[in-house]
Amino acid sequence: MSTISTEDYIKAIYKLEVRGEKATTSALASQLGVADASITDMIKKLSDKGLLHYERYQGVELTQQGVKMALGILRRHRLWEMFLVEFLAYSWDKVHDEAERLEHVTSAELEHAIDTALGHPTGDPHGDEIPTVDGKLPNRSCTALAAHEAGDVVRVLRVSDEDSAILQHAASLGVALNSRITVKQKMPFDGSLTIKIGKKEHFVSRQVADSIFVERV
Amino acid sequence: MSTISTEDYIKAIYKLEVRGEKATTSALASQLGVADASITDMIKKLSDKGLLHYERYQGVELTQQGVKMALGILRRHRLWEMFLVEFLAYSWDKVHDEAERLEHVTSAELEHAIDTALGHPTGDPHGDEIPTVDGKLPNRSCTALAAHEAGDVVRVLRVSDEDSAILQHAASLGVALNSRITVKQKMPFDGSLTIKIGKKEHFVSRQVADSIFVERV
DNA sequence: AAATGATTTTAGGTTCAACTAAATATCAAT
DNA sequence: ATTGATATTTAGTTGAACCTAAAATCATTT
Ligand SMILES: [Mn+2]
Ligand SMILES: [Mn+2]
Ligand SMILES: [Mn+2]
Ligand SMILES: [Mn+2]
Repeated sequence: MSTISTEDYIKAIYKLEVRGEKATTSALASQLGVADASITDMIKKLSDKGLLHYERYQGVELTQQGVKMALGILRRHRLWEMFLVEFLAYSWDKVHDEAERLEHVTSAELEHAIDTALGHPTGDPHGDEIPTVDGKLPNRSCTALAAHEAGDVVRVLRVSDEDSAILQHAASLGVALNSRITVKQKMPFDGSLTIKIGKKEHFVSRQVADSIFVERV
Repeated sequence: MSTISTEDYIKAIYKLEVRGEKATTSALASQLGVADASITDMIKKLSDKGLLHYERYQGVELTQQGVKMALGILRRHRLWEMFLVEFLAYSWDKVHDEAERLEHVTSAELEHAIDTALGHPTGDPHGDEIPTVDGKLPNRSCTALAAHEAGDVVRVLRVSDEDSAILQHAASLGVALNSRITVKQKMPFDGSLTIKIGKKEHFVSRQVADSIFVERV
């Protein structure tokens, strides 16, 4: 059986790989909040278990087995997030931390029961796709709001769920999945934006604009 | 913070105390499925944390602090069991094992959300009372079905949730909370019974009769 | 090609929660 | 009061998962 730590390591590596970044010791250490040496320790063990490929000083890469595990964890995480919103009236800025723990204690039966109760949802409250039971994950292409220019009209597809405060702030601006946003102004020096949602205009920092992912409409 | 192990130890001790049994090293070892020596190790630590009173060779007793912790865990356990039945269509023989894990990863907010969604239930699917947030646990008096005699008419108040197979079997006989049971026959040698539920008569072993708790009606 | 700075690994601990085997205490029965 | 059975504790290990400090490797610049 896999431990909570193991699952968190695998998930962290998967996330780096998805973002196109190399899963280096230091990247993992800062992601997981542990010392570099601890990462080296653990990736050796994970390598022995066949979950990743490891060559000293070269970072790691998940094996198929590792990717499969990552998708399972991600599936449970996102199902829980959706469930908390739909059945327990959670707001989207509160679900991530709960799901972070629940994902590790979820049997196949419970996973299935939640999936069924939700009517087999394809996405989570932040617009992330939910992997299927057999490990398929269709990934839509979307761009960060920060990459858009004045005049662009876009639709919100996803908001990063890592930072609760940003989610809360985004919601207060009227940013929700499928919201329509018009970029009014872009500051060239710091990348901050003025955007229009509904009838209101708002100022949006670069950091927030980096957390909102959209498609042109 | 308390670990999963700590919580399971505290709960096991509490259960023994409630049953009126002394929480000895060997009783705990067999309850928790670990070696006797491991119990001695752990109760020393729990004693240092002020959760129980320990005197060498004399068994242990929870402090108020220990009881408070036990009631919190029991509350989360039973809320989860109820929630799985009500919201996820679980049968009463499947909920215990899931709750056994979920109870340890439940924040105060999640506990509250579940309680609210269920409308502040007072009992779990097996008829066990749910401790209140402030640690009150009203305990009804009930007797094991096994202690009754031919001719007694009783009402089911509680069924032990420890053994999934017994719960499943009981359900198949029509035993549910508040079921009315008439004791038809009692075998003096092995304590097994013949009982009538609705229009049907069933044979019930001593072991099963020990797991069903009732009151005279 | 050598030096320097950053990254990664190794070496050697710590804590937690288990284990086995051996020693000791308790308790009931002579 | 001694003995023997049973229960409990001690002593010494193990494996996870972390840590710090020191050594090794890599990457980049001179
Ligand atoms: Mn997690
Ligand atoms: Mn999410
Ligand atoms: Mn448990
Ligand atoms: Mn129960």
